[in-house]
Amino acid sequence: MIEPSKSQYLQIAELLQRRIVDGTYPAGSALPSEPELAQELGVSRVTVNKAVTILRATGEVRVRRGSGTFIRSLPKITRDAVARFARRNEGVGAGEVEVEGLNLRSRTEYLKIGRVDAPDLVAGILRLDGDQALIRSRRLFADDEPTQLAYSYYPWALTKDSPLMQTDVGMGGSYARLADLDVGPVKFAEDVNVRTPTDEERQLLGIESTQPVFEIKHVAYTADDRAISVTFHIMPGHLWTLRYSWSDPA
Amino acid sequence: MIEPSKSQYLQIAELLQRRIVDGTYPAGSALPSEPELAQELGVSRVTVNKAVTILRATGEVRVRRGSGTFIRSLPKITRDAVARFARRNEGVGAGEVEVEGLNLRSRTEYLKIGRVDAPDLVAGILRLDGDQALIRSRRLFADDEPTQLAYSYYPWALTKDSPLMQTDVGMGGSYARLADLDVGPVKFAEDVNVRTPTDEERQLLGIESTQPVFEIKHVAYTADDRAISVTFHIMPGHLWTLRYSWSDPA
DNA sequence: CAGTGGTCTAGACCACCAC
DNA sequence: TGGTGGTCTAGACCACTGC
Repeated sequence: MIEPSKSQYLQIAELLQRRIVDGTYPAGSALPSEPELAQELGVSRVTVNKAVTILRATGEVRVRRGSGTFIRSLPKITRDAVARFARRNEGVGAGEVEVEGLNLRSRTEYLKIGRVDAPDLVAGILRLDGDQALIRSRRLFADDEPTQLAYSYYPWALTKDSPLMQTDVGMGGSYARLADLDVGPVKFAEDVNVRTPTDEERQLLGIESTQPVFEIKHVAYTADDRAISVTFHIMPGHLWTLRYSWSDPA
Repeated sequence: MIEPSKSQYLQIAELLQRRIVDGTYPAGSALPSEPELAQELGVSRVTVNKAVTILRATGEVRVRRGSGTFIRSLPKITRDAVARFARRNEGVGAGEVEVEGLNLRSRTEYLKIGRVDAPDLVAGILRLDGDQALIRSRRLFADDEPTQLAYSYYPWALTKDSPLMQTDVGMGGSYARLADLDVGPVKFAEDVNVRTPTDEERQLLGIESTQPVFEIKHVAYTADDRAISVTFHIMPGHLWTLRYSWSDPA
């Protein structure tokens, strides 16, 4: 290596990144194997492996064990928080709005729809007072790549006999069904955090444990300021841009 | 180690996390040294080091080279995007709103205020057409810990003789000064991404290269939909929660 | 079965810090 | 000067893949 001031694995990571950008390693193709790279660069395999670890954390490459390390293509999906709910009246589920705008095939897989004890945080927001909740948990895909997990909670007593118990909630999405129940949400708040995924999230999303995810806590309120649903979105950070817009209240 | 199914360094990382949570290693104290831990756990130092790497990426510990590895306390700061601008009329700069709510001492350090060639992205948004921009770049602290970098761009021709050339822009902050110039912003849009920090950001924020940062692109628009300023906020992910709220346009 | 990445070790040298 | 973490190596064994 040339620069003695920087560690070798950092320089190698930058070298690999350059080669990905300039097309030496095109998207979808495999990196040379670690022993090959070690030979080419005159370092040990451990050092090469440490460099590759960096590219994995950023989502630039994906490892298929036993097979090789492959360059990912990284189309960013924009999630416009305000617009996606506004469009729900067109009959498109909010979850599909973003993906279909990119000419990707959208698909939703339902993990569980049913009664659960809500986590304390959710119970507090929804003022469940010991009551249970309806959970709708699902995994969303774009072209068969998992793009997010979503876990929605509603008061069980309110929703147990509603279409929210079905996978397909019908025109206008879940918020339209809440409106049918006279608790249509009109105000929303989202808290955005970034963290490392849990083992389960890592598996369901097909990402590395070092890749950060957005965790969005979305709360919907009725006109009289009552929280009527809570949804957590878990989204791989490298896939998404979150967009918010608002006007001055004055 | 007990579990043969999981790698040792992962188990060690979890062990250390448990010990931090249960108070064996209280906040502010040092972890046992890597050779000590290696001895205690019967593994090589490299393996311990790899485990510590995980805690560093999450911001749970901070390494002071030559001195030791220390447990961080992690108070989360909430940045309420809508409220922070609403409060600017009280005379508090938007940058200080969040931090002072937590009883932390807020401080702003100005890195540069002056004329620059704007990046293409900024030039496009502000429609500079080859003109230059005024940049106000600064670093914000809470109790002497860097909490964010902010880079604001304004059209140079418009602002070159305004108070925006000073460090202290006066009551109401920079947006009040734009209002004085008849281009008061009334609409805002933010794009949120998460990524790894650049070397410069890593240094200025005192974080690891593996710790993800929020990058917020904040654009302010006048009543006639003209973009009048662009600000980039770079914020260590482990320190912040971003909050947004809005009402249904209907 | 050969090739891939995952992991681990023992030993080494270095830069940096506190005393 | 001794202890800390940063980095690197050569060699090893493993699980998994694809032929």
